[in-house]
Amino acid sequence: MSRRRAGVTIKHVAADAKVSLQTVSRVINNEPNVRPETRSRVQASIDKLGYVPLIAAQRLSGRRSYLILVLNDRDRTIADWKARQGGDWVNQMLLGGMLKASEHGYRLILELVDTHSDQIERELATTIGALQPDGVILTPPHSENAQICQLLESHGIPFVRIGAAGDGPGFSVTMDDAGSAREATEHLIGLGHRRIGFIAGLPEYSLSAWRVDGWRAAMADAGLPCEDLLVQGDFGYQSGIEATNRLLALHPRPTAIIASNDQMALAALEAARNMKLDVPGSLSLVSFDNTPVVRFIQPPLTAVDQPIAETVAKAVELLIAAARGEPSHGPEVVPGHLVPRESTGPARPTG
Amino acid sequence: MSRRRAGVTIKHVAADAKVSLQTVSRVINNEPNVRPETRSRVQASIDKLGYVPLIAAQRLSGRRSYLILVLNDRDRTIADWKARQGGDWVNQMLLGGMLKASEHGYRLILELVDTHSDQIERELATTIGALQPDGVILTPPHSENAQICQLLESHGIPFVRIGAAGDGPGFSVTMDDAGSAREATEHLIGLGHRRIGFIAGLPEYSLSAWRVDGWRAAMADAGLPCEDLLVQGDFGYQSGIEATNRLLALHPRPTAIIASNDQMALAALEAARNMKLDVPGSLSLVSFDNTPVVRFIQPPLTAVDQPIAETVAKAVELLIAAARGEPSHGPEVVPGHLVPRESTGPARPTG
DNA sequence: TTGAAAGCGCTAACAG
DNA sequence: CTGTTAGCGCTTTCAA
Repeated sequence: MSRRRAGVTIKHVAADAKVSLQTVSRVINNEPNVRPETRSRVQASIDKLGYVPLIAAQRLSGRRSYLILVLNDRDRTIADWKARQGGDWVNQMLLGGMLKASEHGYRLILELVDTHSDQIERELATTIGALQPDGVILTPPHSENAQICQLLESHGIPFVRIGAAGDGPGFSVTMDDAGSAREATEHLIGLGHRRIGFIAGLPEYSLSAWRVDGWRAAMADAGLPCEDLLVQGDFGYQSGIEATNRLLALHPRPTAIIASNDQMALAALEAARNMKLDVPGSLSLVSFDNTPVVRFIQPPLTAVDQPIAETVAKAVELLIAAARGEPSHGPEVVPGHLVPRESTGPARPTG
Repeated sequence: MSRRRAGVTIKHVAADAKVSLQTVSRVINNEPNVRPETRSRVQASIDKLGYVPLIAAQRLSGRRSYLILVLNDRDRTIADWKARQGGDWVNQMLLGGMLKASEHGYRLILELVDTHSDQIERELATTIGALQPDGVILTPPHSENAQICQLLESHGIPFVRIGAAGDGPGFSVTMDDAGSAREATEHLIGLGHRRIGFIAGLPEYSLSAWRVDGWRAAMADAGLPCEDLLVQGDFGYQSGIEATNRLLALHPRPTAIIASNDQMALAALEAARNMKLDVPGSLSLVSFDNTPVVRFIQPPLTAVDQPIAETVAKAVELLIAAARGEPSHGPEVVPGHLVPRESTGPARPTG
C-alpha cells in the first residue's frame, strides 16, 4: 500500500492532535479562526512528529510554490563564469536574494535564458509551467525584454525588472545609475579635472544611458562642456581599449576618464600604460561595478559600487509582498556609492 | 469551478489526442509500450497545446522531483560573498552543476547550512522534507559531517560528498589533492628548490591532509627532508602570515613555499614583502585553488587549479544516474593541474 | 471556531 | 499496447 517513504503528513498530525486536517492546515499557514489552545496543541504535535509540509503538495492544491525564479542571460553568465575574472554579480545576487528569500521560507532558483534565441517564449513557458514560481526576477538585459515581460504578465506572475525603466509592466528596482555617475564626475571635478571623458556601455541597456545622463548633468552643472568627450563602448575589454585610445588622442587630452564598467576601465588602464601615461599622475580613472579585481589591480581603481545584493533583496521583498496580496509600491531606487581608491588624483595640466 | 489559472494539463492533451491519461504520461516520460503512431499523435497534441508537466504534480504522485540540493557551509559562503575578494567556488559550482543538471531536465537548489548549529538535523530535515530532492551534493566541510550523511542515508536520498574520503556512505568525488600537491612540489624541485615549505590547511578537512601527503611524497621521492618545513595554517589570511614568518625564520631558509589555499598564499606574499624578500627572486610561491585574484596580483601566482565545475558536474551525473537506478560507480577522482605563473622561479642560494 | 468533502495534476498498479 | 482506478499531501469550498 505504501508506495513511498514513510513520511509524516498532515494526517498524522491531525490524528495526533485529534483535530481535522483543516485545522492543522490553518495552523501551518498561520490562519485565523483557531483557538489559541487548539493551535498550541496542534503545534505541539507538529513539533513532536517533526512534521514538515511538502511544498509540492502545497503547490498542487493551489497554494504558493515558495519559489522565486531569477532569470539571467545565459551567454553572459556562462562567459563570466568561464572567464574566472572574479566577476561577482551572481554571488552578490545570491547573497541578497537567497538570504532575504529564506527569511520568508522562500527559495531562489537561478535559470539561464538565451536572449538571442527565438525560442525564449517556449523555453520560459516550460520553466514557468514546470515550476510555477510565485515571482520572477529579471536582470539586464532581460529586464528590458518586452517579449519576456509580456509572457510573464499573461501568466499573471509578479515580476521585478532590475535596472530597467520604471514605466513598464511589473515592478522596477534600479541602482540610481545617474546619481552614481554624477557622484563619480563630481569627485573628479572636485579634484580639478575639467576634461573628463566618458566611455558608455551598450545602448540596449537603459542603464548605459542613465550613466551618461549623470555625467552630462554633473558636467553641465560645473559649466564644463561634454563635446567630444563621450565615446561608445560595449562593456567589453576590446571596446574599452579603442574608446580610450580615441579619448587620449583628443587635444587637449582629457585628464580623467569614467568607464561604464570594470572591463572597460581595466582596458583603459592598459591603454593608458601603452601610451606611457601614469595613472593617476597623468590620467585619473573611475570605473563602474566595483568587481573584486579592481581592488587588486595596480593601482586599485576608484569605482562606483553597485549595490547588487541590496537590490535583489529588495526585489525579493516586492515579490513576496505581492504574493501576499499586499499593495504594490512604485519604482524603487537603491543608491550606489563611489569608492575612492588610488586611480584618481588631482588634475595636472596635459602636455 | 476553476479555482486556478487556466493551465493545460495532461487531461487536455489526452482529450485532444483521444487517448487515456496514462498514455500521455507514458509519452511524457519516454516509457515503452506506446505504438510509435500513438506516441507521435500524443506528442503532436502536446506541442499544439503547449503542455508542460507540472513538477509539483509529478513529485506528488511519487515520481522524481527533478531537484538536486547543494549544501554549502553557511558562514563560509556568506563571508566569501561579503568579502568580495573574487572567490568563485560558488560560481564554478553553478557552472558545472547547473549546466549538467539542465541537460537532464534537473534543477539545482543551493542551500546554506549552519555547520556549528546543533539544529542541523532539524534544519536539514525541513529542507529535505519540503523539497524532497532527488539527490544532495555535500561540499566541504559538510561532506565529512557524519550527522548529515547519516540523516541523508536514513532518508534514502542519494548524495555525493565532494572532497571527502571515498570510504564513507554516499558517492565520493575528489579532486586528487595529493596528486596536485605532488605536481606543485615537483615543479619546484625541478626549478632546483630543495627546502620547500608547506602551509597546511584546517585539519578537519581531509583534503588538507591529502595535500600534505602529496608534498611529502614528492619530497621523499627526491630524497629531500621535510623536517621542520611543515607548518599548520587554517586557510585564513592571518594564519598564512604567521606560518610564513615561521618558515622564513628557519635556517637555512626555505627557498619556496606551497600554501594550501589562495588566502594563505596571498598572506605569504605579503609576509615575504615585509621581510624584503623578492618573489620569485628569493622565494618561490605556489598556491592552491587558483581563484581569480591570484592572476591579478603582482606577481601573478603559480597555482594549483581546482576543477570545481567538472567535479560538481560529475556529482550531478552520479546523482541522476542513481535516481534512474543505474549501477553506481566507485569513488571518482577529477584531476587538478598546476598553472605556472610568475611567482615561481629558479632556486637561488639563501643568504 | 471547527470539520467533511472534493479536488489540484499526475503516476503506479492492475486490468484488459 | 492501452485504459481504469486509486491515491500522493495538501488546500479549498461549504456546511455545521
